Amino acid sequence: MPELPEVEHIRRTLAARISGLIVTGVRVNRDDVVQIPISKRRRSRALLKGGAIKRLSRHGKRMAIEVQDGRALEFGLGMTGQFLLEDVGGAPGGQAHRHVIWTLDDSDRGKVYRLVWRDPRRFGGLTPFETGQLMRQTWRGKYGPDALGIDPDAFHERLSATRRSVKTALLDQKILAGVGNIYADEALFRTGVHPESPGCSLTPRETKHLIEHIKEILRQAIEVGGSTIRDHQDPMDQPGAFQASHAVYGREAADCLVCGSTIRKMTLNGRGTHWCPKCQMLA
DNA sequence: TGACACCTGGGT
DNA sequence: ACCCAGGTGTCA
Repeated sequence: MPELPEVEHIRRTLAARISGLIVTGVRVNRDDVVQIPISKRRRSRALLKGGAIKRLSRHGKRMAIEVQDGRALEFGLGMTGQFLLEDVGGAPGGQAHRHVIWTLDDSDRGKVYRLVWRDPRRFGGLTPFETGQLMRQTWRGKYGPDALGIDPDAFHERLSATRRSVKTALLDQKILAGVGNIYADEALFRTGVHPESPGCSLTPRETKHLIEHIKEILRQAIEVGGSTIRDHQDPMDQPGAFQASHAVYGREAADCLVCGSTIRKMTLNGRGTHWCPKCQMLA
């Protein structure tokens, strides 16, 4: 499901509603979604029970919930991971694959919520950390700079160090964190760069344009709740709207909105890749 | 560095 | 009965 815009929208949506609430209960329906081995006795504590929700953070496509005493829970959403926020007493969602359910108390308003972690395909999962600091350290070690924060010079340096195709490089989270299959195709279209161009073939000027377009498109997508192709729904059950603005992703055989050529699709490194043969001739 | 595996579900 | 999917860890 989710690339940076979807994760960031989910983060914001949740943060606005659960910051300050107290985690009064945790129910685990499938323990293999917890990605490190942990005894049943310690599990509730590792899953934030008793904590007051202090902060929701994100790096690339990963997000985390941190509580007041420092404990943190880090999530990779995989392809189908999602959060749902429900009123206790409201209709409990009837769907399957509700792997973890937290009970959140809003004592000020006398309300109680359920926060649900769903993930039908289970490509995602959650990892407990003793402290948010340790988690951030891990993030820095495992992933490159966040796509919204990287500066153009650093981006050029990282991209020019690889002979792999520029699209493959964009999907490599060690080079840049947050871009996935949709936004890689869309950003390359806006920049006019062919997805198979070697990363090292782009000039500094081209990489500058590319990173500017990446940031622009990510921001635009965040504004409208991301792209919903099939699974993405935010914690309030709302789909995103950015799919309506896709120029190439999912538009194979349709006319290019800029030049009228037929949009093409191929497989690159196992990923569906969409591009305009006339607009994307750079490098 | 690419091929394959991990899963479930929807579309043809 | 296929093939495909917003991701990513492991293997030759």
